[in-house]
Amino acid sequence: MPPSRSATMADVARLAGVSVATVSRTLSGTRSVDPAMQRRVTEAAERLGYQVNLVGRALRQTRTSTVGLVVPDLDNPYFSALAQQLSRAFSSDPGTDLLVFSADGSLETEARGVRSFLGRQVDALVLIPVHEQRSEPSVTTAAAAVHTIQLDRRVQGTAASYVGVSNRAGMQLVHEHVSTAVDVSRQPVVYVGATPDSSSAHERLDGMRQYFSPDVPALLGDFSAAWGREAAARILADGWTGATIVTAADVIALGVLAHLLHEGRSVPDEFRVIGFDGIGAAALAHPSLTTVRQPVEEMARSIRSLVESDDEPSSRWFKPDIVLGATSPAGTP
Amino acid sequence: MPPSRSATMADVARLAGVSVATVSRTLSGTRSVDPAMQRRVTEAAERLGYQVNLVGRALRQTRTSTVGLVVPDLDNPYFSALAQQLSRAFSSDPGTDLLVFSADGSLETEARGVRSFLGRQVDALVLIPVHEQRSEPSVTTAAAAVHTIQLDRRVQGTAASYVGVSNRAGMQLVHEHVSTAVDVSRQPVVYVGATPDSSSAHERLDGMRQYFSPDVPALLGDFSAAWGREAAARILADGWTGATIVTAADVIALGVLAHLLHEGRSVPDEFRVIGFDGIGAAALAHPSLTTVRQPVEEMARSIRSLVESDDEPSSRWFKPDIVLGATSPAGTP
DNA sequence: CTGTTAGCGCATTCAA
DNA sequence: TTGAATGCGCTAACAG
Repeated sequence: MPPSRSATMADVARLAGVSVATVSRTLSGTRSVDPAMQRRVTEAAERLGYQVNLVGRALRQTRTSTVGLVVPDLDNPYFSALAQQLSRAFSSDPGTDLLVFSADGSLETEARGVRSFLGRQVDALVLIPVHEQRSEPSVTTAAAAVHTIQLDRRVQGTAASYVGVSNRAGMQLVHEHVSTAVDVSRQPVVYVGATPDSSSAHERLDGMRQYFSPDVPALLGDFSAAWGREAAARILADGWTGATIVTAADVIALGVLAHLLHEGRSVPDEFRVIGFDGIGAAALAHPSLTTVRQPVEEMARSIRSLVESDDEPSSRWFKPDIVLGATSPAGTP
Repeated sequence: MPPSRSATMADVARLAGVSVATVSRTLSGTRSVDPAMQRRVTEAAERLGYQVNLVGRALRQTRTSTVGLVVPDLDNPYFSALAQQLSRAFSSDPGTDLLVFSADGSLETEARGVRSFLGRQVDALVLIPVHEQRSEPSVTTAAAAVHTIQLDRRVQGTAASYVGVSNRAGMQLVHEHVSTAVDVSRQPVVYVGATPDSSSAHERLDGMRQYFSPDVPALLGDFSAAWGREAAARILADGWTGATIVTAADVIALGVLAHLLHEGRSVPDEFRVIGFDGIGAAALAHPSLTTVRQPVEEMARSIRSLVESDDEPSSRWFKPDIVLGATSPAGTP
């Protein structure tokens, strides 16, 4: 069980027979200290099992060497991949910790996460907003207090930076691929997307309409495998016997694929399926999933550099690439 | 850009014409305050956009209303599922935030995460230890300072609580299933596991040996789909034409399955595949994966109740159940 | 019910 | 180089 009270600098100072200032200077290495005293301090700290109290430090300084990340949820493998890459990008710098908070799909919880991180004096906040409009208060609050970077999704017109992929460019890649590899008379294009209440859902839908057709058949739901299954069921119920199903996310695509195969439809002979994001599970599917891959690692590094340089808020769009899988093989139209 | 300095209680008190104590009492609702003053304070706080500084509060109080979670990584969907469920379990209590830190598979990073959370004065720490022995210092340090709960994996002989599933019971379920549903002469059992350097890997291997045979063929790697693929490749290279492949985790099983199907082998006719954990992706595979499901939601709730009651450290093992999928249909031996 | 004050643990002035 | 003293923002004692 926890001891009644853990050692403080004053305890270390007393044991070492020096002042707290010397302890502070020794342990944080901010100023040169006499080697002999240094040793005494280090030993005393060791003996007492002293651990810096970051709360005290944070209150005194302005910086906390902490960056907060608020994600909509951690079930979506794309978000957890972003969280993991971001953790990695920051862990190479021994000075900055990345802390993750899940909004659990709720605007209230998201707001709470933002307040929580702001209250903890994070040096910067990375946010994947839940909603394109309704997350605005959270983003604005955050941006007013600390360097804030929106990731993957964004609320427009805020003083926050943005890092993400060009969703339209992604859909353009899909269009090029489909044009050259699919016989769209036998396998017409259907879009299984997400309701445009996040910028990514919005932009991907817009991209579909721009590059394919303004009235491309579209079923809209959420970013989940369950929705993918349901959408596939509807497509079959409508009597389709062949189609090129372009989706807004790999999780949706995997749901679509699972249902089609479960119903005994063949992919890619009857139906073709195309994902978006490039999560690891896309390559594990059988047939493996054709998808638009986001450069997650580069995006994470970009965020780190944004956090470190405190320039004006800025936006950066990365170019995705397409990964051809077996759900839509190339060169067969 | 962030304002030079954000509003403090003193600012609110000045604007409202009251003392800081009244502001504190009003905003934290700890004591009754005259409604009129209450209004003035609330208004002033509103106008200044005041946000509590949790660092100041944490320094003054002993509690922070924060629980830290250190996971080995967030790429493994089982860990991100635990993180998500735990977030959800705590978010229903408006008073406690769950913060997640990824150790990125490294003992050093894990230690840093623990130090970081301890330094931030978390009320409790939940830890999925990276290594069965080598994480001992981190667990011990944590347990000495704060209520610590090991989750899913554990280091033995520490003063920390533990919440997890009975891995042996899981393997017993697998054994029962295989006994009744598989013709093991045509499809002998092979285990594709993980090197026993985490308690879960260890216990699952022991379970296999106990319920199947002490010398069951076993290939050991890590908890990844890449390892599953490699193991499957080795099994085929060894000339196996049929087997019941029991794995230590769904991610491994998905890798195995992907490779087998890629090589044109049929599942479940030639090979059967069984996972462990019960992650969502298991149901999305085609054929769907038979797996041992952990009651993740209950485990998360159990942790929350452990955190809230500060009893002695205790351990709780949950019973898993088996989910029959199409990679090993029931009733066909 | 309200105000004044002390002090949580630390880094950083200012003197010596 | 070292020590003493100050204050970061907040809440809890204590007086009024």
